[in-house]
Amino acid sequence: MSQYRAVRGMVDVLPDETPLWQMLEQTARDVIGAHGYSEIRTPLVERTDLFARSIGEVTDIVEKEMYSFADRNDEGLSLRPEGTASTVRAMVQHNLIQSAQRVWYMGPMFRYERPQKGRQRQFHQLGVEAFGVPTPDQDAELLLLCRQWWRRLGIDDVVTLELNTIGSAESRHAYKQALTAYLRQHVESLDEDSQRRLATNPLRILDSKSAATQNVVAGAPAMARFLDDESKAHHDQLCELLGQAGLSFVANPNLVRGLDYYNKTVFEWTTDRLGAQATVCGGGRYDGMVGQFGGKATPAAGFAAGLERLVMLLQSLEVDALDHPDLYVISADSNALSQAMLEADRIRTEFPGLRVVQHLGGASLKSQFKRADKSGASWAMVYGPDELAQGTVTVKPLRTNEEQTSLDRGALNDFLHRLERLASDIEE
RNA sequence: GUGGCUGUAGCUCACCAGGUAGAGCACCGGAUUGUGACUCCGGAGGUAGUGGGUUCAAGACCCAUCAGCCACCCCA
Repeated sequence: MSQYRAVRGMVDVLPDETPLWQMLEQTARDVIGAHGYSEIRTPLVERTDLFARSIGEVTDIVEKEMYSFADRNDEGLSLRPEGTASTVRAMVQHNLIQSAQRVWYMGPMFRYERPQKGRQRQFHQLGVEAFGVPTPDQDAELLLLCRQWWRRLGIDDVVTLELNTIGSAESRHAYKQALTAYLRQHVESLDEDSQRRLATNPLRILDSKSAATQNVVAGAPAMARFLDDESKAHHDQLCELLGQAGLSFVANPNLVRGLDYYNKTVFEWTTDRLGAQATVCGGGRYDGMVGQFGGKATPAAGFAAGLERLVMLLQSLEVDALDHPDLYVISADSNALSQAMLEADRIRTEFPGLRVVQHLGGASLKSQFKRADKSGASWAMVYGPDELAQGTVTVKPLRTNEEQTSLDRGALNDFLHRLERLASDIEE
């Protein structure tokens, strides 16, 4: 055991997992790009008040989960706990919200929480944000985009969409008062956390997991009754669009989300395969944030997906992404080695679609073949005195029982062409 | 932040009424001279998370600490 370990809640992604990550990221890039969104990259550090004001002063994230510190100039800074605030800040700062804009980002986020499976202190989110479109077609596009991604990943059968609307800021305010009034009559039946939140963030009591609290919540006034007409119409239209697209969802009237900036549409994609960390992706509309950050009032909507959780979901389905070599190059002696290296180099130039691994460091042919097998390569390519003398190369299939063959230059190129085409088919 | 469980070779785990550790897999080498996978033989690898304590003696008991896991909480 080495003297140093990764700090608590921060995790190394090791080489046997990165192919899966790359596959996840690549499908995301493809799907998001296909919808016309462009990538934006913002700093990992922002002023603390940027997060406090947008996410909400009394949210758990801001109150107790941020990595905050003063820099040498005594400025209050924080590692970003999520990506939307930074994205909006950047869009406003650079005056990019002239017309409709579609952006996405991907990267590490930081939250000081007690680590658990599916919950780390440094974790990774991929977020998609759309600015300038107030109508529900925007919300629908985001959800359809998600569904495309899930399909590409093969997880569309194991995630469910939960959907709700929390109305306008005003209607939510009215509802909050009614809810608080009701809950106050039942304080003694609420769990401890919920009692505390009665004063700070009563809406969050709605999705408490405490059975006692849920009994109380069951009799609470419904948010729907307080919704303003516009929010109601927005929600109805969204539901209709989703229906037309054949995207089914579960209406969850208690879905409220833990960040304060949302209004109207909120949603979560959840799965039952990840234990308590069931949410794989979450988002909604945040029409007020651009204005709040000093931009011209501009509607917006977006979501963020947790990459660790998606990776775990893929692993639970035994999806594996492989990056095995196509060719493993073996040489019998040092003469053959120099020839082999030149050939490998030529092949990589002329057949860029092939993964060619050169055996280095010498060893008996026997152990070179063992290595070739372990590498997962589909073919071994052998250079030795015989091959050098005849101007040929021996190729031996490692995944089938066919015989090895000796190829001259022309036959080798034909062989490599076929192999390259096969390799690109598999990647498709 | 709260409660609980766990921590022994790279991995998965075992042993032991407390007497200084073992298996499978993985790894390395060999089974005649240029060839992997299966089989056989051999080898290397652990100050038992870390630090204290109890004891003649501790990986086994106690305490602390660190880390992981589960639930709460939180959310991605």
